[in-house]
Amino acid sequence: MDTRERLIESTRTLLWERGYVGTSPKTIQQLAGAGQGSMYHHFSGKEELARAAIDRTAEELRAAAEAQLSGPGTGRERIAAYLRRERDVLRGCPVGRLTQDPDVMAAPALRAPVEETFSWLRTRLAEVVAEDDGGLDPAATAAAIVATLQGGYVLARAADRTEPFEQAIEGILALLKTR
Amino acid sequence: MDTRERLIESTRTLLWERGYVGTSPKTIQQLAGAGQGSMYHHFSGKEELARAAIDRTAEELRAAAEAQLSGPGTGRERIAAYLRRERDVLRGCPVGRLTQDPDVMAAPALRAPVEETFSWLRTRLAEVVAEDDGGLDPAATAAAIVATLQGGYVLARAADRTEPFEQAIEGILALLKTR
DNA sequence: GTCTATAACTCGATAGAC
DNA sequence: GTCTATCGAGTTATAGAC
Repeated sequence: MDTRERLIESTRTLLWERGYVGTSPKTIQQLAGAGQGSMYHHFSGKEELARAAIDRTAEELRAAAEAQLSGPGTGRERIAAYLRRERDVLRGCPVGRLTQDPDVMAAPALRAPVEETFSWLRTRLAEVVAEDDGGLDPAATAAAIVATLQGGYVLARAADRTEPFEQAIEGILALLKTR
Repeated sequence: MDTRERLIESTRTLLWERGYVGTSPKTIQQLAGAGQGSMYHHFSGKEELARAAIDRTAEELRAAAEAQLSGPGTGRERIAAYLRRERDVLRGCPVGRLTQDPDVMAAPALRAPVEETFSWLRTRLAEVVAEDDGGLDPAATAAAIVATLQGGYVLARAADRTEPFEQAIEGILALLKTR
């Protein structure tokens, strides 16, 4: 892995753990094993590097979701597979956590990939919900599903246990059942 | 409002907007119209001040929830009243956002009120869910309800619109209906 | 491409005058 | 109780040597 790559990967890790406000160029350089000059050679600054990191994380999230949602089974089964997929629950969602970061939301370049990720996810889930007609509003149901996932991370982090996350997922799946 | 009070209120505002990591004593002092010495006279430092602010915010959240949950109507009606209550959606949840703050979660004194708030909320909602027997697991359903709320804020902030929040709320309420 | 040096500033806190 | 001065460390970036 070359220096540029190590800088992006280190930034991804730190953005996930500490957010944009809590991550300094110095920490990124230390984790990447790169010097100050090296970072500023490859990127114009913290923001451009964060953009590269967020873009990659958003792309991965989308690919992971699509893998479950385009798999085999009925719409409901694929949603269950998506929700029950193995996740790093206590670390939270690497994209969702950025919505709480004021400096990310204030910078159009950083905000855009976050906005697009959730917009895509809600739309994609609504399509899957619409496949099985249960008399549900696809957009509202899709929003509730994504929200349960994002909120589940909040509950798990608050409790420092994965149990509330799992309860939330099983709770919404029970509600979706037989509909 | 005396200086001590203004410091706490300013801290509450800033913790909500920018989180703990993103809030400096200097900013707090400026918003409160207080000097450096004043802050350090009333509080030992940033952490103690944050604890006072978080305690108050947590107490308010709990009182606001209890007002809806102990109101009139069936369990389901009170849950709907709670979820549909007017909220500052784009600002997000002042307690939930703290779960994303690494320095809050690392400090036991700051973490405790956050943990207790969500623990209480899940328990209280489970009691209300259990009132109307619909064959649902109260703990799982309660977790799903709180998660939808918390995740709804994430979706609204990502979109910079309140609509996805409202869709998530109506989505879960539709799923809860007739159960 | 990567390094070190330095700049100008902010961070969280302490000291001591008033 | 509140003020200003100061501290040592960290922040984000630029400059220029190698």
